[in-house]
Amino acid sequence: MQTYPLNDLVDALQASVDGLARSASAPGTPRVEFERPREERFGDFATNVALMLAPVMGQAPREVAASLQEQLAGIDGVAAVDVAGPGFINVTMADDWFAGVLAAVLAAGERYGAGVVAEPEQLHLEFVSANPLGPLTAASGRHAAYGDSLGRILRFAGHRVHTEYYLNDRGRQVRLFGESIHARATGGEVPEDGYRGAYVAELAESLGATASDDPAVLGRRGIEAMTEQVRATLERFGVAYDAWQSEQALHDDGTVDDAIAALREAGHLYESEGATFLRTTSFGDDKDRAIVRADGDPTYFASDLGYIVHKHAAAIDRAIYVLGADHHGYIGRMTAANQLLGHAPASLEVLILQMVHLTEAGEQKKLSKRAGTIVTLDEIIDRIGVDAARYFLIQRSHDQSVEIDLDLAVEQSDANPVYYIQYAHARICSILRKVEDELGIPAGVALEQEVAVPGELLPAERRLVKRLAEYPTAVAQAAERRAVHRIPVYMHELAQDFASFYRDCRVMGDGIERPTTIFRMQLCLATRRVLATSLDLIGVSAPERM
RNA sequence: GGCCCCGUAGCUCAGUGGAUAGAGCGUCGGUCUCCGGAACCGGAAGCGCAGGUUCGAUUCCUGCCGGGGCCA
Repeated sequence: MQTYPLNDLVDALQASVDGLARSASAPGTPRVEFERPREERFGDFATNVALMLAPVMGQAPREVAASLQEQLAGIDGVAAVDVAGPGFINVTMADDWFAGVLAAVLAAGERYGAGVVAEPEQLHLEFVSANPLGPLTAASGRHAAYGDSLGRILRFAGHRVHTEYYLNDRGRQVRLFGESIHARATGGEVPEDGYRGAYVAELAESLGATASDDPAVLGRRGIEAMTEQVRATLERFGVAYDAWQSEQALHDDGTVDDAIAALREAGHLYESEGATFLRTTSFGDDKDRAIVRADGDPTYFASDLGYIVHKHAAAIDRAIYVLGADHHGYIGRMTAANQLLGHAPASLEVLILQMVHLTEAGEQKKLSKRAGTIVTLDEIIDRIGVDAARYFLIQRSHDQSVEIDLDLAVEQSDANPVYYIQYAHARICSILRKVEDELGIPAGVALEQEVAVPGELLPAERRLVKRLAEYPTAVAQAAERRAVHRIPVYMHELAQDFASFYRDCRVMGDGIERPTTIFRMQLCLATRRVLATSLDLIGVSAPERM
C-alpha cells in the first residue's frame, strides 16, 4: 500500500492513540481521522479522536487530548497542537511540511494518489448490460458513466478490475424484436408488447428486411446491429470494456448446464408442476425461483447462474453488479444463488443506481423504450458533449436520483461545474506558457528544482497544498464507498482553492523573485497534475486551452 | 399489501456520531491600470414531523407524513 504525507501524520497519531489505549487496558482503540477544523484559524487539521478515546479510557476528553497533545507536538512537521472545545485536537503544520507535500506530489507524478487500498482485490465489475434491443438511453448513460468511472477509480486505488458488459442475446425478447422488425418491413401490425420506436423501422430498412425473412433470423441480425450501435455509443462516451459476455454463449459452451448440474448435485433443486426450481429461500430470498420452465426452456435466471459460474472461473474476490433501481428485487435471488453455488456472501456486491429524470420545457419527460419515447445517450452527448454529460451523470451519490434539465444543460452550459474545473486546468497551462515565454523558465526546470518555501507561506498557498494533501484520502473514500461522486466534489474544491491562490499569489510579475516564481510554478504543476488525473478518473478531458 | 431509494437554503445537491451544517445555480451588493472575468469577494436564506439510543444525532433505531420505484 502506498502512503502519502497525510497518511504518515495519521499513522503517527494512531500509534500514540494505540499506546494510550493499551496503557489503560482499554478494550478497543478508535481510528484516527483528520478533517478540516471548524475555522481555519484553529489550525490546518483537526481530529476528534480524544473524544472517542475518552470513554474507553474512563477519562475526561480534554485530559486525553492533553496527553496526546505532547506526543503530537513531537512529530516531524508539526508546528503547534491545541486542544479546543470539548476535546478537539487542532494541529498546525510547519512550512517544511507543506514543502514536503508538494515535493511528494511532484515526485509521484501521475501516480500521486494511487495505490491507497490496504488489501487489493481481484474484482469483476459488470455495468450497463442493457438489452441490445434499442439505443442506449439516458439511464444507461448514468450506468456507463458511473461504472466506467468506478472501474477507473478502483484500479487507480490499487485493485485489479475486469469490466464486462453482459449481452442478453437470447430468449423471448429477441423473438419479439424480430417480429417488430418484420412488421416494420412489411407494414404489418407490431406485436402487442413489441418495439415501436422509429429506430426499429430504420433497422428494418438498413437490414433490408422483407416479408419473406424469418422473424427469428431478423431478431438475431437486429441484435447484432444494435450491439454494434451500443458499442459505438459507449466508445464515443469514453467507455471501453475488457470483455463482452454473450448470454447465448453461456448456453452454447455448457456453462449454464454445468451450473444447473452442480446445483442439482448439491440438492438445491426441485421439480414442481413440470418446472425446475432453485431453493433460493434457503438464503433469504422471498420465494424459490424457476430456472427451467415446464416447456423445458431455461429462464433468464438460469443464464444468471451460468454467469455467476463464469465470473468466478477467473478466481475473483468479488463480483460487483451495478443495477438500476428497477432491479433491486433481483438482489435476493442473486445473493442466494451466489451462496448456493458455494461462494462467500461478500463475493457478490450489488450497487443500485437510482433513476435519471429528464426535464425539458419545464416538464418531466416520460420515457419508454417500447413506446419509442426515449431520449438516447447519443442525443444527450450531441447536445451537451461527452465531458458535461459524464460529469452531470456522476456528480450525485449513486443512491440519489439525478435530474438533467436539457434546456438548462444547453442554454446555460457555462454554469456547468465541469467547465469551472477544466478552466482551472487550462488557466494553469496558460500561466506556465507565459512564464516560459516571458521569463524563459520551462516547466521542466521548475520540476527539477528542489521544493523550497521562499519566505513564509501565504494562506492561499497553505490552503492549496492542504487540498493537494487530501487527494489520496478522497480517492480512498471514493473507492471504499463506491462513491464516484467524491471525485467531482474534490475537484471542485481544488479548483476553488486554486482560484483563490491565483487571486492572491502571482507567479510572475513586478516584485516576484525567481525562487517565488519557481515555488509557485511547482504549486501550479502539482495542481495541474491532480486536476488532470482526477478528471481522467471520471473520463473527462483536461484541456490545455478552452 | 411487501420491499428499495429519497426528504438538508428559492432550486439541484454535498455532508455515514462531534465545534457556529457546506457548495453550485438563483438572488442582493461589491471587485476590471493585475499571469485567462468561463473569474473573485461579501450578504440574506435550511436539516419533513414525533419519539428513542448517546456526554453529544443532519448522521444510528422506531413510528408517522411526503416524493419516486420494484414486486405481488
